[in-house]
Amino acid sequence: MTDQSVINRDRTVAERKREKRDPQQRRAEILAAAFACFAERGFAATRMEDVAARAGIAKGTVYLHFPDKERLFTELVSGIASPILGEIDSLVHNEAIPPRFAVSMFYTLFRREVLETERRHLLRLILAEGPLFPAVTEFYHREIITKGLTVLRILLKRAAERGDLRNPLLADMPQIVMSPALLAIIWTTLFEAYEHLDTQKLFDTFLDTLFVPARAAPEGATP
Amino acid sequence: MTDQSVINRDRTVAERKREKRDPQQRRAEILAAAFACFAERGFAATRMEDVAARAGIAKGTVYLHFPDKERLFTELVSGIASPILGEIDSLVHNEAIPPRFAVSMFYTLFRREVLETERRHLLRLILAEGPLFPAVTEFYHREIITKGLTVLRILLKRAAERGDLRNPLLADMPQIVMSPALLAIIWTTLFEAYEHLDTQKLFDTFLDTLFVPARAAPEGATP
Amino acid sequence: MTDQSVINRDRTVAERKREKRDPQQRRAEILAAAFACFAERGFAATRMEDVAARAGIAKGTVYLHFPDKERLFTELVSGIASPILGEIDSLVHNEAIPPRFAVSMFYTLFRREVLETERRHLLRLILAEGPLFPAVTEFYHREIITKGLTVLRILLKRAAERGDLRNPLLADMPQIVMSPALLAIIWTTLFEAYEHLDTQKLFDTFLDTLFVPARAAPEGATP
Amino acid sequence: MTDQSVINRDRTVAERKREKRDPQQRRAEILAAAFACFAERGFAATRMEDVAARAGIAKGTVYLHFPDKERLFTELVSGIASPILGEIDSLVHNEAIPPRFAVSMFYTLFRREVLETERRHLLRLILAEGPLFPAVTEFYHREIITKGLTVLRILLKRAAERGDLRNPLLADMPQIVMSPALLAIIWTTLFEAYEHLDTQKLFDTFLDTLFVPARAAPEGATP
DNA sequence: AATGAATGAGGATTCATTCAT
DNA sequence: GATGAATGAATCCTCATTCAT
Repeated sequence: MTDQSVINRDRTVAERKREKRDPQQRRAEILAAAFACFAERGFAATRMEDVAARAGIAKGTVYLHFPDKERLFTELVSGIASPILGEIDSLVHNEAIPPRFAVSMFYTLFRREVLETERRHLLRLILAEGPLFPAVTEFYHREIITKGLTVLRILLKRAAERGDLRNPLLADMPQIVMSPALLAIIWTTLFEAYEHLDTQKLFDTFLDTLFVPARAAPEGATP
Repeated sequence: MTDQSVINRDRTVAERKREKRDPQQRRAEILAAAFACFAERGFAATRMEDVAARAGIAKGTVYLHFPDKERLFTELVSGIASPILGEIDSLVHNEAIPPRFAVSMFYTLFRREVLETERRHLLRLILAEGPLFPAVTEFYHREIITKGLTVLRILLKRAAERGDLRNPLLADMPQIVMSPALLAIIWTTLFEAYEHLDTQKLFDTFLDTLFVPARAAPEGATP
Repeated sequence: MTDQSVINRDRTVAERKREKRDPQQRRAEILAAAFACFAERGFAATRMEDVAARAGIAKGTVYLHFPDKERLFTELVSGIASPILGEIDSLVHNEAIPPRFAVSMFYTLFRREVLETERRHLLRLILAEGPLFPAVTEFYHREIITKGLTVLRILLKRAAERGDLRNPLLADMPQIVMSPALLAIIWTTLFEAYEHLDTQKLFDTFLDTLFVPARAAPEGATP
Repeated sequence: MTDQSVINRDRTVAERKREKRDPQQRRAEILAAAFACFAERGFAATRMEDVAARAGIAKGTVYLHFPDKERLFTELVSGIASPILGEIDSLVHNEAIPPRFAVSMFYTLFRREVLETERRHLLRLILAEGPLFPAVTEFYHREIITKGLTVLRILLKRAAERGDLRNPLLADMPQIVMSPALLAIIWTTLFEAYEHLDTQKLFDTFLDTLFVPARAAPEGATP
C-alpha cells in the first residue's frame, strides 16, 4: 500500500482523474484492490465502491473489467493461486532432491509465498465463501488440492522406500503434510494478534516428526 | 374503517397460535436456527427472516430475545463451544490414562462431537467472520485455544517423559496435535463433496506419526 | 387526487406513518398510484419511489405487494381492462336492441368509462411499452381485441341483414367500428391541449357514416 | 510508461479506421440508427451506445452531432415526418382529381410510405414519449395534423358538394378519414404477430363506406 | 474528427429493524 | 409476548456524458 502511494505521490488526486491505463494493468489493480477488500471483510461486506476506492478509480470503472461482483470474486480467487503451483511441481520432478529437503522447501515456499503475503487470507476467503461459490471450491479442489496431493504422494512414497519416514503409512495420507500449513494459516490469520506462533519452529518440529533424524554420519563416513 | 378493525380483531384472535414458550427454550430454538443459517450461508448472507422462519416464529420475535443480528451471532458462537471443553479437560487430569490414549480419545471426541455434527461449521464461521467480530476471535483464543493448548502441553510433556513421542520436541508445539483436526474440518466442509477423506484413518495415521508404536508387549508384562 | 386528500385530511402525515391496511386495499392503492405514474411518464421514466410516494407509502412497501417493477406493470395493465368488457358483452346478447343503438351504446360506454377516465392512457401505455412486454400485448389481443371483434362481428352481421349498414361489407371488417375510438384516445391524449375534439360529435358523425339514417317513420307506424 | 505510450501510439495509428465522412451523411446515419433503436425499444430503453453501435461509430461520436439524447430524439421525430407531407398536399391542389380518388391515393400513399416502412413506428414513438416531450407533440400537431386536416377538409367539402359522400357531415369531421390509418398503424405495430390485418381491404371497405358507390353509368344513364 | 475508457448520478432492490395490533 | 406490515438506509449496477488521446 505504501509503495503504491509512493508511485502516485507526484500527482495530485485531481490530476489522476480520468487516467487511462493499460487494460491489463488496470485489471490487475482492481484485482489487487478487490483481494485486499475481500480478504479484510469477506465477500458480502465488501462494497464495490470500496474496491473502486482502493483501486483509486470510480465505481463504474470496475464494471468495465468485471461484469459483476460475483465474477470479480471468482476470477480473483481462481487467478490468485496458480503461480505457486508451478514452483512446487518442480520440487518433485528432480529426483536428486532428497524428499525431506523437498518437503522442507515446500514449507519454506509456503511461508514465503503464502503466510508472509496477503495470500494467507485466501484460505479464509475460500472457506468462508465456498458454500456460496461452489465453482470456486471445485476449482480449488481440482487445481490445487488434487495436484498438490499427487505431488506429495509421489514424494512420500519415495521417502518411504528410502526409509526416511518414521511412519511409512504417511505415504497414504499426504494430507497430513499439509496440516501444519493449514494450522499456520489459521493461526496467523486469527490468533496472531493475541499470541505469536513461531511458524519456522512449527514446520521444523513437524519435519522432525515426520522424518527419521538425518543420520549423523552417512554410511561408513568416519571411524 | 371501524368495521375493518372489528373484522381483523376477530380474525386475529382466531389466528393466534402464537404459542408462548419458556423463554429459555425459545431462545435455544432461535440459537439453533441461527446456527444452521449462519453455518450454511455466513453472517452477511443470512437474513433475520431466515432465522425466524427456521425457528418457526415471526421476524419480530427474534428481536425479543436478541437486540440485533450482531449480538445474535456473537452470543451464538460464544455459547456453542463451551460444552466440548469440559470433556476434554477430564481426559488429562486422570494420570492413569496413557497420553497416546488420551490424544486418541480427543480425536474420537472431536470426530463425534464436531466433525459429525453441525458444529463442524463453527470453525468456518469463526474463520470467515472473525475479522468482523474480533471479540469472537478473542473469546475463542482465550477460552478454547489457550485452554486446549495448556492441556495438550501437559499431556505431551508427560508423553515425552515416558518416551512415547517420536519427536520429544512436539511437547513444545502442541498446536501440531490440533492440525489434523483443522484439516479434517476444512476438508469435510469444503471438499468432501468432491473427494472423500477417511478421517478415522487420518487420525490413526497421525497418531502413529506422533507416537512411537505401542510396544507389542511391555517388557515382562504377562507371565 | 383531491378526493383522496380529503379522505386523509383529518390525519397528519406523521400520523399516517406505519398505517396498516387491508392488503387488498393497499394493493389497489399501489396499482392506482402506479397507473397514474406509468400513464404520465411511461414505464422506464417512472421510479418505484414515485409510485410509492403517490400511494403515500414507503419504497419498500411496494415490494411487499409486487415482486418487481415489471410485474407491477404487467399486473396493472392486465387487471385494468377486464371490467369494461362485461358491459359490452351484454349489449349484443340482447337481440331486441337494434344494432345501431348497440354500437351507439358502445361508444357512449367507451366515452364514459375510458375517454373520460384515466383509463384513456391505457392504450398509450400498451402501445408504448408493448414491444418490451409482449405478454401484455398478447394478453390484450387475446382478451380484449379478439372478444371485442367477435361481438362486433355478430352485431354488424345482424345490422347488414337488416339493411342498416351503408356498406354491408363492414360486417367483415369490424375493426372499423373501433377506429374512431382509437382516434379519440390518441387525440385526447396527445392533442387535446392544442385543439379540442368534440368526441360526442365524432362518434355521432361516425355512426351516421356507418349506418343508414334512421327511418323517420317506420312504415305504417302511425295511423 | 514511456515505452507503453509508444506502443500505444503505434497501435492506435494502425487501428484508426476512423473514417471521416461528410457531416451531413454521418448525421443522417446517426438519425437512421437512432430511429431504428427508438422505434424498437422506446426512448428510455435505448442506450446511446446502441445508437452508436447501430450507426457503426463510437459512442462519443454521436455527441459530435447531437448535444444530448433528448435532442437526438426530438430532432429525429421532427425531421422524419416532413417528406410525406409534400406529396399529400399535391393531391388536393389538383382539382381535376376526384375526391374519392384523392382519398384513395392518400391511403395508398400511407400504406406505402408509412405502414410498410419503419415509419409505422413513429406514431408509437410520439404517443409513447409525447408527454415527456411536449415540444414534439406540439410540432406534430402544428405541422402534420393541422395541415393534414386542412387538406382533408377541403377535399371533403368538395366531395360533399359533388354529392360523393354518403354522409355529408363528414366534411366537418375530417379526423374520421384518418381513423382507419391510425387503426392500421396500431394493429400492425401491436397485433400483427397474433392476427393479420388486411389493410388494403380495410381502406377499401372504408372508402366504400365513406363514398357513395361509383355511379355505374354517370348522367342520364337510366331510362 | 473520432474514439472509448472513465466518471458518477440515478434508480431498482434488499433487508435489518420498528411498532401498531 | 407475538406478529408481520411498514420503513428507509444501504448497495448493486446502468448508462448519459466527458475528455485525454
